[in-house]
Amino acid sequence: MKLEELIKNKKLKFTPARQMLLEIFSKASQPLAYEDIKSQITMDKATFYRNVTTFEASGILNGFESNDKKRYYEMTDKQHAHFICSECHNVECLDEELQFTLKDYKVDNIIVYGVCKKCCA
Amino acid sequence: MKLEELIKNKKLKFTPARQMLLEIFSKASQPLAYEDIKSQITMDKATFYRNVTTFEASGILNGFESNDKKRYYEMTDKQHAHFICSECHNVECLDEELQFTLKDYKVDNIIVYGVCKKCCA
DNA sequence: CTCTATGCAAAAACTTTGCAGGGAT
DNA sequence: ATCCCTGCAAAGTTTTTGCATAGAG
Repeated sequence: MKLEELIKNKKLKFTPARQMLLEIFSKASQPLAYEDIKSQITMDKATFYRNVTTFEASGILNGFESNDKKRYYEMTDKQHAHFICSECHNVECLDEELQFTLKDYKVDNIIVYGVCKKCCA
Repeated sequence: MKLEELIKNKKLKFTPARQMLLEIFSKASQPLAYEDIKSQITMDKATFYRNVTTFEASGILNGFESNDKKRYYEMTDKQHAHFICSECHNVECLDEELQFTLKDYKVDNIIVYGVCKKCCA
């Protein structure tokens, strides 16, 4: 199984909580915060936060702070440019529109803040 | 005086607290959070937050959440692309490196998260 | 007089930490 | 036996809100 290898390759234990988390993140089409998934998991918030922090340190997840005060995470191998609307807080992918490299820097995430098409109208 | 006009043009009262805030922000070369300036102002944090929120709504300041959990603000007429290091939390300007427009959207801020040159080394 | 700005204190929203129990190696 | 993971509860951090007072127009 792919997720199991992903975890074990980082020398982390493959536990039910971690499997559940990565299954959710690998299926997600958008970055997710604890609040987004708490209803579909049986897991303490401390376990959630400790595990996503561990995954982030291992390079499996990327995390960032949105302008709604929550921390969002996504799989590292997914897209990494997003538009976050200051009004509706929706997240949109910008990968096609924004390509960008920066030498000597490690780029994890690109976030564009503003007002989305819908809220502009 | 320029700041006074800036405030009054938005139909806001020109108060000592607001003058002090905009003087600091207009001199700043980087986005600032409450913690960055609390030692140099005589102003309650509630006043700080209420005023930056007012300024943001009036289009004078732009705010965004960094990955250190704090909210940073800068003058709207300053640069709007920054690199934030996940390790040292320093903010660098990227304006020359990153130019980007998006039609139908209002772009307030562009943040690139990652590890800066210094921390990469 | 009315309306907005301010300070203080309390609340709120999210995340992190301490600690004890449990399972795997 | 040890080490890491987990849940629960408590603490921590930053921002927001309620309320009374003060000041400008």
